[in-house]
Amino acid sequence: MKNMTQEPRNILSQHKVSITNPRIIVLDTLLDFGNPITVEELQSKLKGKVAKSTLYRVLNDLKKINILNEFTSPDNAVVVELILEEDSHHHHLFCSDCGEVIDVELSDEFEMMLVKEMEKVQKELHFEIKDHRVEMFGLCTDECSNCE
Amino acid sequence: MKNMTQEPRNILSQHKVSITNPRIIVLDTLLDFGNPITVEELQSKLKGKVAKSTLYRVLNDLKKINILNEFTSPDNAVVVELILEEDSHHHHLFCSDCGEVIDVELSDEFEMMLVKEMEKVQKELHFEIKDHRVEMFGLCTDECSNCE
DNA sequence: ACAATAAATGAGAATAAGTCTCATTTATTT
DNA sequence: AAATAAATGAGACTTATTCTCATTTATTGT
Ligand SMILES: [Mn+2]
Ligand SMILES: [Mn+2]
Ligand SMILES: [Zn+2]
Ligand SMILES: [Zn+2]
Repeated sequence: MKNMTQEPRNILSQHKVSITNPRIIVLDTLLDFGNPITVEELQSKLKGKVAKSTLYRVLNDLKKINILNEFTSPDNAVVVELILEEDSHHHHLFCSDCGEVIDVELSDEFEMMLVKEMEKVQKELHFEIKDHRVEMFGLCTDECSNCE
Repeated sequence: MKNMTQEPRNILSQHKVSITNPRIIVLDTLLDFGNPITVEELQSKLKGKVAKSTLYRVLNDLKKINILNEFTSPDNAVVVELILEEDSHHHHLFCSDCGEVIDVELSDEFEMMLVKEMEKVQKELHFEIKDHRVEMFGLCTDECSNCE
């Protein structure tokens, strides 16, 4: 049985934001793509359907309700991805050649060790750490549909 | 005895790029600041000394010879830092409040474990990983000179 | 040290990602 | 269905970065 929460209308109503066409279209596009995507690429997919200003507004709306993650690729492209309830904590791998961004889940042992490292840092630097991110850079080889 | 390689002129000649005033001034400013710095802040420090276009060109030059690291802070500010020979591999901590970026060295055990994780990922995803980055986000407390 | 040659610079124009404005449309509430 | 509040589209605006090109500065060979 398919998860109801994956429908744009449900996502929006769950977060108490009004259900509008541009929001549905943007969510649909992100869900359909299924991977982290460049704002540029997203814009081209939405060409003629959602105004540029609206796209940026919708992305901000999604960030505000914490269902959109935004980060910057090594070549300074802004990348966004939906944060779905079923998603687990993960990190990213960037191909320096084709620009693809790939989700990576690291082992629990690793994550636990990272938490311990962060606790050490918190104490040493008197810093309250709220979040972390691990990014890996390299080149995709035979599995890459873009840059084989 | 102070390390000769830390002098702008030496850094430049070691990397076989011509020794010019703007390059010396930019390197001096980065060395003097000693921490990761926002391009914006760097620009204000160089106001009247180095033209905006030249600053960007020099930063690109330094990136090309691999002595400048560039990354993006959570509020999308571009941050740069010199990579000096004496620097060891390290990561960064970002204060969401004042924007400060702090160098963090994580334990060797952690780094070794991360390498192992990367090896696993390489095999699973047929990806050749060249580099990695760990970023931590949070709030500085009593030690922060900017946002106490 | 000096001319010739190549490389780098400054000033400002051009580009483009992201924001803002405001008249109109759409959603929500009553 | 009317009233109210919120969101949208189109394009103007802002601003970080890149580009152009005439001038200056560095390097090389003599
Ligand atoms: Mn992801
Ligand atoms: Mn650093
Ligand atoms: Zn690739
Ligand atoms: Zn701070």
